[in-house]
Amino acid sequence: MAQVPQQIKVAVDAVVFGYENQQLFVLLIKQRYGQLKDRWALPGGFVLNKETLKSAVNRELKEETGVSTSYLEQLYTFGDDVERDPRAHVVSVSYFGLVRPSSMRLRPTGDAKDAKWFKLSHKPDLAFDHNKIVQIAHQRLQAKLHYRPIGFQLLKSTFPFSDLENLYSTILGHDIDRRNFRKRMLTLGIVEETDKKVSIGRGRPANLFKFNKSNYTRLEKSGTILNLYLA
Amino acid sequence: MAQVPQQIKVAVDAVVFGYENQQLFVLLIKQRYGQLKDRWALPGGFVLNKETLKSAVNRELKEETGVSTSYLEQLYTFGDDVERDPRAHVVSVSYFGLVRPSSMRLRPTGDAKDAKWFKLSHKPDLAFDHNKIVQIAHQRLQAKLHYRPIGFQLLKSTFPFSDLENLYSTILGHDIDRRNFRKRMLTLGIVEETDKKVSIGRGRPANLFKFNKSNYTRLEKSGTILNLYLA
DNA sequence: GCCATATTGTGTCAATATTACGCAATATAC
DNA sequence: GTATATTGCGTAATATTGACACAATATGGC
Repeated sequence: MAQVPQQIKVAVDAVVFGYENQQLFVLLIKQRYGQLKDRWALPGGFVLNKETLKSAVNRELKEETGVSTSYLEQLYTFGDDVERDPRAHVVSVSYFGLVRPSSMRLRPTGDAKDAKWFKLSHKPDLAFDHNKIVQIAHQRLQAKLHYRPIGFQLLKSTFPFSDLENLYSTILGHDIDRRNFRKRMLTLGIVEETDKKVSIGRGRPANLFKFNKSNYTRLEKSGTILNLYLA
Repeated sequence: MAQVPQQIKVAVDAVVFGYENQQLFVLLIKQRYGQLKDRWALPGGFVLNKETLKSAVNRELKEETGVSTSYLEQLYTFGDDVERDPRAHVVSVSYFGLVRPSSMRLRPTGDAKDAKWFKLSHKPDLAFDHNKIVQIAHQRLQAKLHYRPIGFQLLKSTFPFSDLENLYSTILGHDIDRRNFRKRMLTLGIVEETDKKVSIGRGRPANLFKFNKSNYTRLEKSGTILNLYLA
């Protein structure tokens, strides 16, 4: 048993991605206090006593940015070089989330002087070890897109197929074959057609599609592993 | 910033798997102290100040069981229902490790009254939320076997091909085609033949093979994702 | 010593999955 | 009404996966 009282503090951080207009965004806050005042960083903070980790993330996100995510999962726990408070060792549990930026109004309060969506490709240099965390989250997002239907969290509930295609090619960073992609999604049955159409500018109007959740759940239960790798 | 001093304690736990003789084992300790005295549990304990998480796991494993793993990665961080110490909220960072049981002598000391390898299929009911953690670790092991060469950590540096086959079919819980499996491993180039042979009991003597690490590293860098799913 | 037995080592073919690719349909912009 | 942009589909070539059987080589038992 520990003889010396433990001085370690537990914090949470969230890497929240948004997507819009063929651009991937990450949600950042500007620090109001501390040595790293005015530096951009991930939303997050210390966990309260008797609070679960996940509710701590949700609370901090709400407080610092006004956002609540539509998807949130644990990413990794960093317990090494984090030195938030010079007097104490900090263990920080990071989370990875998704939300549609346009569905949320940003309201920075508390520790956050500002909150903003940055294009991932143009994000500022971050405080602490947050650059590394963002990078890991980005890799996780890319990997997971291939075998979990998390991309739908970044679109409206119905969408033209081209939106889904663009989301995938933007996040994965390479073109995908439109026809094969559509075939895969429809054959697997995770995307289904609605009877609505939209016409945006020129071109043939697009049918609107939606994520078929019940079908996906069935697949998942049957042990099927999605394979959405496409050339 | 937190007004009330944080009372949360940080612990680590390790799920260490071993393999021998077509059996998968998990390393457990019997608690010496506490309310749950004499219950079997995962090795682990509180993190010391200024200690990294990984070194805390290694230290606890060494102290409680005498084992040092040949593979260790972070698994998941539990921050909810763990109530190790009734006065404090505990966040426990779990790790997942591999080692050959026969390469280690078990030496329980400190918090552990005993340390033992249990067949995973016959493990006792564990203290805390450790049953759940073992289950998650097992799933991770099964999943990761398909796309990372971690199985080799459970075999000697050279081995007959049948050992590798048995390891896979044991851990995955289903038969695999001997010929297709061998073809895949050799074609990918992650396993190579040595010039040694062994003869064990009857039957044609087996060539000894070894993991081709440099080849695997090259594959990994080139972005190739192993696919070892086999019917 | 010889034969029964057990285990290793290898190749082919069919079924399935992936990839590449082009053209017709339908709307808007001018 | 014509040019243009975008959606919606189908097919052939190729690559991968999966099923399957028999020869080779040792030991164990008599």
